[in-house]
Amino acid sequence: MMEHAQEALFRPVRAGNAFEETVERLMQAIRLGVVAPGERLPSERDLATRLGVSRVTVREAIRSLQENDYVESRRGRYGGTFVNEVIPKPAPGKEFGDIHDALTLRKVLETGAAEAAAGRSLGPAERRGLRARLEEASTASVGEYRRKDSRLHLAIAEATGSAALTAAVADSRMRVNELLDTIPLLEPNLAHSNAQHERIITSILDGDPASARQAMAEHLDGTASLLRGFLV
Amino acid sequence: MMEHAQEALFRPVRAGNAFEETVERLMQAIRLGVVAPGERLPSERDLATRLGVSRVTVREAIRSLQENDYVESRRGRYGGTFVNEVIPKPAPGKEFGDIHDALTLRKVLETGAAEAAAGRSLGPAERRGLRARLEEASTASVGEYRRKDSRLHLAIAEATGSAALTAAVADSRMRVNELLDTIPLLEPNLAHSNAQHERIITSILDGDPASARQAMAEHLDGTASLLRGFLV
DNA sequence: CTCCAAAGGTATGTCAGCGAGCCATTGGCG
DNA sequence: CGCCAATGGCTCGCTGACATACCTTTGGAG
Repeated sequence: MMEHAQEALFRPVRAGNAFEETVERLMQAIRLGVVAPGERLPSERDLATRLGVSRVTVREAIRSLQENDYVESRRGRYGGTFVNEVIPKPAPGKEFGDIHDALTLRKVLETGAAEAAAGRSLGPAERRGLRARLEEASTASVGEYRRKDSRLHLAIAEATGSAALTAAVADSRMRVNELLDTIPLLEPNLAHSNAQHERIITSILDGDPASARQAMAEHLDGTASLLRGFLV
Repeated sequence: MMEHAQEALFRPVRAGNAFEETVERLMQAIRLGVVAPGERLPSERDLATRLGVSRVTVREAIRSLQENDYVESRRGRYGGTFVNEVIPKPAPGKEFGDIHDALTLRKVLETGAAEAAAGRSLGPAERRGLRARLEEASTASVGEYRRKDSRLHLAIAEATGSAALTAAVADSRMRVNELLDTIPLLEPNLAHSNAQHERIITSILDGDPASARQAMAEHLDGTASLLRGFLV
């Protein structure tokens, strides 16, 4: 009993070395669609400052992304590092240590975010942003769906106004996406998913927290049972 | 809009250097009551392994705790590093950058945890553990209340069976406790708090998720408005 | 057409943190 | 009574990461 709490508190202070964590972050930005294909990453110097890491480390991380064709770099003014169109799947050799863990945290965070977002008075810019992400997700092709979907869910987290919550959702989503990437994405699921998104966003924009939570819960339960089914 | 998501993703990869983060973790274990006064911390070698940090770094962290009278070390077999009774308050020079942020995340995590815990079928050991923590909190003196309170809330998180959620709750609590430490702890609040704890635990043990969430939400709203009141 | 700002590319000296090993102390076990 | 296992205490060389500085490329502004 006591021991479990100690496990949580005495977990490793570092998830990996600076290089690995930097790669992880850049991957997140790309996989979650925060920087879309064709768009430019912040400059190396900028990234180094923001990530609290030396430029050398940022460059090593970017190099590793280049070698896997995630990005391309161009020199000169108005150059930079650009996200490629085709995103190769990483090797699937994943260990599904604790699906329950990942799904539990996701449900808590995202239903909570939906409720909190609905309970806030959103500005016009935020409302427009949410509708835009919804539209993007609903018109996305199968290939770009996961990315657009993540952008929408991230936008909901952002709408809570809590940076820490947004960061937590991003991490959680990354973890669950790694699992989702190993199972097929089917058209019917996609249509169903879009309908649910519609309900969630409507509830949030209407300022109905209970309904937003409920809609998000149903949405997440869908993919959760899909996952559990495929990964028995 | 897009920029806010980038802020979350391109946040610093390291919260501080290894030494600082190690101190932070050990402080958490003590302040949250995971290792109670008089009890022994894991051995330096053990901590180094678990925290993923060199023994040298662990020792530096422990030394810094010794200098502030948080712990004492004894050599020899059956020696170790022991938590002191009196816990000096740290200097209060805190910057309340974003109370909203901390409180939003806490509410999401802890109401979610209460609901998830109530939705699970708990083993006898877990049920006993929850009752024990409840009892400890309800009989705690003012001096030890915050610690016992945190232990109870952590136990609820543990009861979800999600390590990631437990870790997230621990971090969030630490953040909020830093704020709470700057305002007085009054007897009436304490009694009220105990009554709410009772409701929360009862709901969880009865397997009533909606009620557990509701009770936890009310409980948290209490301290939240208290905080907002004091820190206007 | 020239200049230059802003981006990626490169090199170097410094230091925190690590690994590994050894020492010193202590109290129970044989 | 002596041994010895487990703990804290200490040292030293190695490596990853950093800060800083400079070089190269590029395309728009003047």
